[in-house]
Amino acid sequence: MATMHDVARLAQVSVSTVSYVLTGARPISQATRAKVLTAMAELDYQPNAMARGLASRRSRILGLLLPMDERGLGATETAFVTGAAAAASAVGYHLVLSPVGGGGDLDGLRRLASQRMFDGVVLMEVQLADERVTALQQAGVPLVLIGRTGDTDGLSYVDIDFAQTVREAVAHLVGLGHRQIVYVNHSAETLASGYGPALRTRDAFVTAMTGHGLEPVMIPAQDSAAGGRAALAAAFARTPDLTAVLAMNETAVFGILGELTARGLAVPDDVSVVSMVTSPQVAELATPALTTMTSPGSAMGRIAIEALVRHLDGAGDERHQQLLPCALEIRGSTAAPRSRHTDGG
Amino acid sequence: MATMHDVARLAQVSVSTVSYVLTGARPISQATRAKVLTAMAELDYQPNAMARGLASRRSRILGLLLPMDERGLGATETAFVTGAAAAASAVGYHLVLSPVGGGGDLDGLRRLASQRMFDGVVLMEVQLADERVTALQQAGVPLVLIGRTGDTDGLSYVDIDFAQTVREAVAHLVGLGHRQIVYVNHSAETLASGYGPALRTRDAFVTAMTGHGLEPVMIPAQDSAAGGRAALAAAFARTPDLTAVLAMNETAVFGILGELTARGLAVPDDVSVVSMVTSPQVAELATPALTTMTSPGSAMGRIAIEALVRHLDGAGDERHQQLLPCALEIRGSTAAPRSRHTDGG
DNA sequence: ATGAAAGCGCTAACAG
DNA sequence: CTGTTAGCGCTTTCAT
Repeated sequence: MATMHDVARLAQVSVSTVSYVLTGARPISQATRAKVLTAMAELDYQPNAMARGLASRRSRILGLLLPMDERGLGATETAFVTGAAAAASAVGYHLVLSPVGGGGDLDGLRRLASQRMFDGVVLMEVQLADERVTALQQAGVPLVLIGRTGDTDGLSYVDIDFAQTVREAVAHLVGLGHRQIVYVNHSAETLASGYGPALRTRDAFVTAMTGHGLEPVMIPAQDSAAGGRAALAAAFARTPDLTAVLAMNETAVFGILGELTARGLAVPDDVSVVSMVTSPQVAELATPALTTMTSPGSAMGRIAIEALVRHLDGAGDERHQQLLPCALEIRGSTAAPRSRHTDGG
Repeated sequence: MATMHDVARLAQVSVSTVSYVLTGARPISQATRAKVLTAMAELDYQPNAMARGLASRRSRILGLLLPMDERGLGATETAFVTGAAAAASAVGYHLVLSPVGGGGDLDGLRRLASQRMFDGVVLMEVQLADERVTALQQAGVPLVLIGRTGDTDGLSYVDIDFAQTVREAVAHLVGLGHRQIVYVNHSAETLASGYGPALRTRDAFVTAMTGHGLEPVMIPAQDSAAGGRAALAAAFARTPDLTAVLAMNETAVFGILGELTARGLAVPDDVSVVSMVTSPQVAELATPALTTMTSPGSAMGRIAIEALVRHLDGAGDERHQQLLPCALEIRGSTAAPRSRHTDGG
């Protein structure tokens, strides 16, 4: 493995000159640059990442901190991760996937942050009140959130615009003529834990429905097909004449569809279904394909990384706060309601 | 940020002593060890990862090289990734997610390998003839594959035992009384590109069916719901009296189910469906839930990382070659066939 | 059982 | 525009 010294010797220049043609941190004449480049090619030289990191105090490694529990990642989160990895790679950074225990080891996080392995960090699955954020801030690590805390003062983040997403979804259903719309959220425990998407969409749903003069009926659901089934049963118990379901639960929505079929109700003729923050791939798995508010996918991860890198390379003090909308994509699961009363259903 | 010097000074010992209590590479008396530990705690000392990496020539970073194309990762691959990340973290390594262009930039790979950023590398989505493998080997990077090449001589890998998986799936269907079983594989292009899982399951299917004295009918399908629909149509054109589908395509299988429903055929009463190498989460999305050959999930990634680390820490020359079975999990999509002829169907 | 010191390979002042 | 040199913070001989 050739070192910078070898290159310098072969090119008959000093090591610093070699370093400077590499970093471009000061002007080099065409002639010397050419000599150096030739020598590099000759020796098949690659700079040593660790040495560079130590000397420059920049590892060019970014951390992607994500809680990895039993369930693994959904399609939406996976898209964030792959988007981030691709973006990091594109700007010459490496991306370390760092599984951090959901709530537990803040100490581990602090330790991580102090090792100076990461130039900066993207934190996923942020809670409304998230100790990890303050821990990271105190450690002085440049930070961008995917999602956001309750108080975003001084923080950089990218998140989904849940308010607008819910508003559009409700508008779509109301526009079709639906009046009895039930909102199926994540579980009660998830809500209690302060999970932002669940709480923000809940509030947005109340606002949207009230704005249309309709009653906001909401049902929690476990993140499973069975949870979706149970939630739909509960929904019918509460609102027997419901004609539309708005699901904020990518997994439960399949149980909802199954239960609907089991009850002899057709989608979308008897009941319309909109799945929020859902990837097209998942939407296509259902029959009929789901009308969704499509999640921003890899763009989310990409934007987070780009903001972080801008923060690292740039002057420094700008904050990046951005909400991304989910786009309404109408597929086969929504239609105008038909009154089941007249059919005797 | 405290350095090792600070700790040494506070503990009134030399830097090397501090280093040795950290690495445990030579015996230290209880007394000095205690002094050092106290000083470390006092200063909240964390070793600098880059400095350590440079001096020891071990970065404690592993690379996970995976092609990231448009579609992103499926549930099965995502499980590999999360399993690998968790395992690496558990043994004190970091895991860098490195998107490498499917076939393209071998040079980029070589460059990566020469930067000495990775102590070792796990390569995913290996093709039967994969230039990346030889490139990495030439670069002298310790390597473990997830999947395997055609010639596995001298290579370490973890892969799915496709032969046994197919054998069991076919045995399950035949045991239920099925005789007309159609195998839906990946697309013809994927097969042509030398994608191991597709090729190995194809061969295994022929062997298994022939062994039962049955004719192996095989249909390719694009990786999409639409692809599954088209494949099923083709299957019925070729084998009108088919009673079971064996799907090696996690995405297409949902299109198969949709098309079956569209044709008025019930699952599993009219047609049984087995989905191969599929995660339970995905299986539960279907109605009825799919009988699957369940993919090893995170175990795959974990085993690959553990083998790699053993190779790095240990003496060195052992090769790790392991095939993991997929377990038959019977859910609602398989049952004994009923003759549709008698129903006029 | 401990210390001193020579690097690891590079960056970035400082000096022309 | 180029060279010299002092570190970056740690590991690891070589001494004792």
